[in-house]
Amino acid sequence: MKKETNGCGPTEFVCFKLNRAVRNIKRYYESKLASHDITASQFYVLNTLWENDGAKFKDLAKCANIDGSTLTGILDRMEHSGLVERRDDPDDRRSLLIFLTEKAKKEGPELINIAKKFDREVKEKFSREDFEIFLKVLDQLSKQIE
Amino acid sequence: MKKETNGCGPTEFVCFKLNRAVRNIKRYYESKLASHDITASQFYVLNTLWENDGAKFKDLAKCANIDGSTLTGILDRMEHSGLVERRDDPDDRRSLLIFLTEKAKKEGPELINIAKKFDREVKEKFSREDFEIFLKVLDQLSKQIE
DNA sequence: TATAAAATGTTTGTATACAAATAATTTTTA
DNA sequence: TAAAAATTATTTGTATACAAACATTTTATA
Repeated sequence: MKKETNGCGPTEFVCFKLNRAVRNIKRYYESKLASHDITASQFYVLNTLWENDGAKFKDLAKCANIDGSTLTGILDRMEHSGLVERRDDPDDRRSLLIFLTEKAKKEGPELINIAKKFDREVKEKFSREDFEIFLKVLDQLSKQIE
Repeated sequence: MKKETNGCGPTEFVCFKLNRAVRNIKRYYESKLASHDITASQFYVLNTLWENDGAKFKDLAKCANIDGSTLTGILDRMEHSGLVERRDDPDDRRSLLIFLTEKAKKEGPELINIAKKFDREVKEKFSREDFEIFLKVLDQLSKQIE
């Protein structure tokens, strides 16, 4: 592990810095979730459904911030591994409702613990003020680009 | 465009926030580079080579923060579109040296302008203090995980 | 120096990302 | 209300990401 982060490379560009950070963190994140055989994206889907089981496909995609065409594949794999179930929406025949399985409901608390523990580890490395500013800028970047 | 960023979803997790921000920015970034038929990753490779033409494959991967097996594919496509060239390393028969083509050298200044212009746009949205803290945290996150 | 170990880049297989095209359905509108 | 437009999820095609296995070559070591 331990990717080098020397001064070389396009470090002056924000997009590069962001990309580098997110990949490092995601890699670590997924190493922790690997024992439960789920990916980070699958965790986001589960997390969204724990808050709102039976959500519409469209809303799930929006909340989990996953493209529709990407979500189709993720749900295929999650359905295959017995975590979720697609059901027809009785109100709209174009729409799908996504439900958690019992297995997914049971695994929830532990998975959330893993994620929260990691978050605490990350936050501990910084002052509360710095980290709050960091999160504020991050949220702005998610909203304000075009 | 304009992905919604509501309060729904796993917004409490740092990894999710980071992932959301980087994908929004990257999407915007690539829309600007699209007219030049290159991707963000390809831009990082070019940028690294503008600083150090003829770099070793291994060093290029490290500086551009791209996995070796991923870089192989990226270089395949860049070689196919006439941007770079692989040459044997005279000092080590396992190693490769990567060179820019004339075309890639010529396009450099304009591509860098596009990226720098976007960076300025992003920075303008924040106070200098906040953005410096943001970048500081980002760098730490790239270094300190594991 | 012969052999084990390490380094280098590629290949393979799986999992996102996302644009564009598509099929089915619903909503608008003329 | 019939035709046009919009919505929903999927499919297709291309481009990362990355772990694991691999072939080749170099370095270390016994």
